[in-house]
Amino acid sequence: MQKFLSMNFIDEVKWRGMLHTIMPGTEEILKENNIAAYVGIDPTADSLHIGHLVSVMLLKHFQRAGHNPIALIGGATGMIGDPSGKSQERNLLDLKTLRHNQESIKKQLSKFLDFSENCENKAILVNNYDWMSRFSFLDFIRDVGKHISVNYMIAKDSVKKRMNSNDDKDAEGLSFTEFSYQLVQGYDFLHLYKEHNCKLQMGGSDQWGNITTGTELIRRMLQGKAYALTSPLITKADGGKFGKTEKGNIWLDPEKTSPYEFYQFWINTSDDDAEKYLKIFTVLNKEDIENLVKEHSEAPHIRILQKKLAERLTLMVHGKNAYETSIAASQILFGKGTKEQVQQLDEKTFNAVFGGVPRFSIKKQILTEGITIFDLLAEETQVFKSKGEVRRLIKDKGLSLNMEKFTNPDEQVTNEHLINNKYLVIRQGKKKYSIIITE
RNA sequence: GGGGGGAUUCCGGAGCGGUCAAACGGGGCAGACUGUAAAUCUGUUGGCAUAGCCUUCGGAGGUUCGAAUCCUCCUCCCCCCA
Repeated sequence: MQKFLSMNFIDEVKWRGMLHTIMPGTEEILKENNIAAYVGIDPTADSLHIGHLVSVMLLKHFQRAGHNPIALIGGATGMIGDPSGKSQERNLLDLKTLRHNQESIKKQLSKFLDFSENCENKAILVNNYDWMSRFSFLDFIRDVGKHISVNYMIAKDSVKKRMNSNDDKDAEGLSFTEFSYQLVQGYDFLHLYKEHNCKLQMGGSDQWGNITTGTELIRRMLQGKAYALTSPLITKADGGKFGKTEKGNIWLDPEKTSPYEFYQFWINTSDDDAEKYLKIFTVLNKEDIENLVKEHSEAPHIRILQKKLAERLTLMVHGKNAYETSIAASQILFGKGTKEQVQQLDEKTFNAVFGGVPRFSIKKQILTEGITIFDLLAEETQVFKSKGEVRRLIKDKGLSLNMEKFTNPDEQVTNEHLINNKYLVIRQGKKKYSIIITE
């Protein structure tokens, strides 16, 4: 891959706000040569979520700068569980799940990184299970454990926190397994240093302790010099957790998070965060982003930053079709969505637009006879928990049936209301939709 | 081992025999305003129903015409002194 970046990697991540801590000498060695660097990814699920994207983007910029990116699937470490930032011991993964997750994750990574053979500095994917599983316990504690003192290991913040559990009732102590985590991760670094001449490990700032265990191991065992670079943990301006909605994580897998929801997540970014995210999650250059920011400040209601952000991410992760469908869905759901517009949708588009919306089915017979809105939404279906809730919503003018406000509690719902003789579109407030399908 | 305090509706927290479905704050939901933002304002926030009824105040009993409120036992939390 040719160099895409006008500036070097460090300057690039600096202006993008992706640099938290960096080990002295890192900048120099990156300038001298193209080197290899890796980030670790826990294969705890068969999909990445957007919380992983910072690390992935680090690798992407790294590759664009002409260096060699390595993505490490933490098959072995995933079986242990990183104590950093966790107050509880983690569930362990079995081997079959692990391989499945690895495959799925690689597919997703290839949307960001160039793994192709003809790429000069192609990305590679490794799984630390492949070398750790062959390591016998005895060999490990003799050849690796020998070089690092417990004193060194317990000085790490992540370990310290868990050891002081007596003044924190939530903490549950630290098992030996978890305690060993940093050593295993440290050995990964050593392994990659030997096998792939990997001189740099990157990750979130919570990984600093684990990464430096690796550089320390390399120094002691191989008299080698390896480097570390971390990026700040992503925050939201309102203090909330990044990447989560009330429904949970935002996944890259369209089965887990529909492209529409994915698109909407980025569209809903606050002004305060949009510029920051644009820098971190897209490869737009400095000039482009500055122009966008300027445009945005002149006409903030257009929300050009959010639109660009959503566009770039959705295109990259889900492709053109999904992106366009997401826009179409957004226009119907938030724009001047009318009954007529919805009526015109063919079944396929309808399903795409309302793809992530909860569905309920009822017998058509019920509508033929007519039913009150209360029985329909709280009795025959569980769109709402209780009839009182429906009553309240109607009173507050917050309920729409087929894109039209439903204001008369006495009105019966019948076949007449069905769109395309098949379904009803229920909307609560502005954003929350449900679909009732007759059968 | 001794002494004391507490458990209330999603959370925090009032209520201390009837006027309690339970103050107030937070959160949630909706409306107005807007940019699918933020802030603000308004309404609403146990269930069923037009008045009214039913189920809720850690659990089980009891006193009373009437109990979240009083008594007994149980469970769980917290504090102080050893």
